[in-house]
Amino acid sequence: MAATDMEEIVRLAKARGFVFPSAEIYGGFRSTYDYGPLGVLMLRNVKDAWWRSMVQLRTDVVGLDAAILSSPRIWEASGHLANFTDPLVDCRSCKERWRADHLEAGDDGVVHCPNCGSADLTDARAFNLMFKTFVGPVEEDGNAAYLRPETAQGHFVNFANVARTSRKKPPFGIAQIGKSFRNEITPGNFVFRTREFEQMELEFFVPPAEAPTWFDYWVQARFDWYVDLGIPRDDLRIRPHDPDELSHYSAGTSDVEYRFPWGWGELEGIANRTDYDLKAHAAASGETLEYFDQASGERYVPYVIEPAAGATRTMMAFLLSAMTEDEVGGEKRSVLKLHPRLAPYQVAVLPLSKKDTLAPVAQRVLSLLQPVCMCDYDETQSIGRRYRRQDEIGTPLCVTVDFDSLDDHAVTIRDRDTTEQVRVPIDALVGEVRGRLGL
RNA sequence: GCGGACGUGGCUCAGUUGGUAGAGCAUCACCUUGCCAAGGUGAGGGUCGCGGGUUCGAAUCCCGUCGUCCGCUCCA
Repeated sequence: MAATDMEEIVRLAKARGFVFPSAEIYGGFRSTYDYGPLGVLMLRNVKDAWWRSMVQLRTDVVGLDAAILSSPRIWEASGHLANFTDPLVDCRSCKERWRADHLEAGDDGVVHCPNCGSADLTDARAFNLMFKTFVGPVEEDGNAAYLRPETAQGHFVNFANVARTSRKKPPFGIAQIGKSFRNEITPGNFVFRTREFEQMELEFFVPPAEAPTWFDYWVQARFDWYVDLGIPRDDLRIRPHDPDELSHYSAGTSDVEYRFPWGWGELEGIANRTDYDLKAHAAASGETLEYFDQASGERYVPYVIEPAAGATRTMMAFLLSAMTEDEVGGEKRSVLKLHPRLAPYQVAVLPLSKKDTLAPVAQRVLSLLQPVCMCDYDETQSIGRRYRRQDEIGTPLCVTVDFDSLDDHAVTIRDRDTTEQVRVPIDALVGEVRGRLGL
C-alpha cells in the first residue's frame, strides 16, 4: 500500500475506461467524474450487490427511489439547513484554516490560531454544503429548491406511505440507492470525495428498545458484506465515533473504514438516528409519523438505524483490493481479482483465430452466454495478449473457441486466478460457467 | 477557498540560448494456423490545458484562468 497504488488505479481507470475526469476536453471540471464502459458496469454491479443483500435476500426491507430535487421544507425540518454548514476561519498569519466551532478562546478571552498562536483570524464564514437552485423560470427565494445532500430524508418523508402500502411492521427497513450532492470545500482523492456522489442507504425502523441490538447487528452485517465481496479483513475496521464528532441527528455512529493508500477512510457509517427525523418531520408537517402496534396496543415513533454507504468510494475500495501482480512463465501480469459479481465482464469469448470458420461457433457460444452474464468479445491480436487484457480488467473466465471446436463441439474455459484451462462441451457450457462464477 | 509543486499526441517522456513539434508504448488495417502480451508492413492521432500580452516570430518569456497532486478542512 503506497501512493503508487493510487496513481496506478487512476491510470487503470482512465486507460481501460472505468472512470474519466469529467469535461476533459474543456480542461476538466473539478470533482466530477464520468463512468466509462467498464466503470458503469462495475458501479452497477456494486449497487446490485448491495441491493441483493439488502432487499432481495430479505423480507424485512423494501425499496424506494425518491426525488433528488427537494423542497426546502424537508431540509428545514431535518436540520440540514441550519446544521449542515461548517463555519470556517482562516489564520492570516500562518494561512491555516480551522473550523470555528472547534476553536476555543484562551485565558485572555481571545481565540488564537492553534498552529502559530496568532490572534489575527478572519471572521467565521458559513459554508452551507447544500446545492441550492430554483424551480421555475424566476430565481427568487420563494421557489428555492435543494439538491439532496443525503438520500435519507426521502425515506423519512415517505415513511407513512411505504409502511401503509408495503404493510411492513417494525422492525423493517427502506432501502434506496441514488445520487446526492454536497458542496464540499475540498473534494479529492480521486472519487473518494466528490461533490456529486452516489449513496446506498438503508433506514431501518425499529421499536426504540431494540435500537441498540439492531445497531450492533447492522454494524456487523455491513462489515461482513465487504469481506464477502473480497476486501481483506485486515484492510477493514470498525471505528465508533467519539461523542463530540457525532452528526446533529445521531445518538451513536460507527464507521466501516477501509485502509486506503493515504490512510483509513470511511466507506460507510452506521448511525442510530433515534426518532430525531420522524419527530422533526411530524412536527414540521403536522402529520402523524407513528406506528401503532395492534398486538400490544402501543403507539410509538420508531427509532432508525441507518447504514449509509458511498457507492463510488466503495467501488474504488474494491478496485484497490483487487489489484495484484503475479507471474506466469516468468512474465509479469497484472490481474484485477474482482469478485465475479463485481467484475465488469464475467466472461470473455475469444475465437483463437479471426478466420471466418470460427466466427459462427464463437457467435453461438456468445449468444448462449449473453443471457446469463455480461460478456466481452475479442478476436484481435494474439490469444495471450487477449488473456492479459481480460486479466487487467478482472474478467473471471475466458471461453476460447479453437479449430478443434468445429469437430468436438467443445470450448476451453480459462480461469483468471489460476490460468488453468479445462475443455467443456458447448452443450454443458452455461451450467459450467454458472457454477464457476457462483452466481 | 489559502500555501507549495506541476500541466507537450490515450500513456511515459524528448524538444537545445524563443524560429511555427518528435520517440517508445498503446490503437487501427493487412500478413502471421496461432493457447497465456510487447513478430512483419502500413495507417490514424497533438492549434504543446485555456485566454491574453511581449516579440518579426513562443511549447519555450510575462499575466490571468482552468485543472491535477500535497497540506488545512471533510464524515458516503
